[in-house]
Amino acid sequence: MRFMTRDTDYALRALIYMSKALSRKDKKVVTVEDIVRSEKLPKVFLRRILQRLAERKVLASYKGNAGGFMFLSRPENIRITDIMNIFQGRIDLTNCLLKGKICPERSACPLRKKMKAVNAVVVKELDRITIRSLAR
Amino acid sequence: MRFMTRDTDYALRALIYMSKALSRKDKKVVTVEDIVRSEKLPKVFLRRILQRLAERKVLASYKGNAGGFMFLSRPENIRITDIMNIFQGRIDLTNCLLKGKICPERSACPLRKKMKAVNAVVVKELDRITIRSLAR
DNA sequence: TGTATATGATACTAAAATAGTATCATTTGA
DNA sequence: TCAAATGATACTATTTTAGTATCATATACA
Repeated sequence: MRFMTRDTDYALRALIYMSKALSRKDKKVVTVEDIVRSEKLPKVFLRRILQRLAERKVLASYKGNAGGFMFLSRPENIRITDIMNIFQGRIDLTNCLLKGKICPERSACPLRKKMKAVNAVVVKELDRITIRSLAR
Repeated sequence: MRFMTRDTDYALRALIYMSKALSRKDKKVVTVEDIVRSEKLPKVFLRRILQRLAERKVLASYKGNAGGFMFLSRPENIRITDIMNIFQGRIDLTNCLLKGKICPERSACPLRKKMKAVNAVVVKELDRITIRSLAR
């Protein structure tokens, strides 16, 4: 079972890179090329990932010469759940559990109830992990 | 993200069916055909799943006429983690998290450390859910 | 104002994981 | 003996994930 997809993984790496660059006061605006050079990720794929982060207002993007991407939120305010939500949808350990016939009464299903509790713990823990905390 | 694969799902359904049949003192030995009729699962696929459960000593199997499958462990002693382990490997939310370059020092990685704690909670909770508890 | 250098958008292909089928071999009770 | 069951294994299909190709658009700056 793959808890994080590669989208999420690459997004985190890119954001961590950007966070470090920001701390060093190196640069605020970073290009896909910068990240690819440092992190050795597939360029076009990563580009789409950053575009998506821009759509979702995690990053701002600037086109044209001297363009690139910049944080819109501060790294300490970006949680890994935010990133997982963007690329994998909401974290839901209860889906696919005996869905359909066996569990016709979803709200009454004891497995579902237990899994919801587990899910809440997972989300709560993950919410405490920010890009900033990963970047140092 | 799919927390349980269909293997696991079908295995649980089959075991729940068997547990109910056992409670009713209906029958101890159940055929794949019995389960398929009741649960509407794909027969050959399910058969392989039950074979696997037999390999792993969750079930006993009997060939030939009047053959079928029977619990080896009692339903109250079969946890859903046992089933997930068989079909999906060990539950490990920490895998695929920034593996490789960014996390060269696995043991020092703060994300990994946190995820291990989360993982432990998940496993602990899931361990409390047995086939028996799902069958009633 | 032309052009190199960025991202935006979208369609496509490749690879891997998951789901499922087909089929023949073996065992066994009646 | 034979019908009814599992054992074993090879194959196919589907879905998800990963990644490429390509053209459009914007912009700094020589």
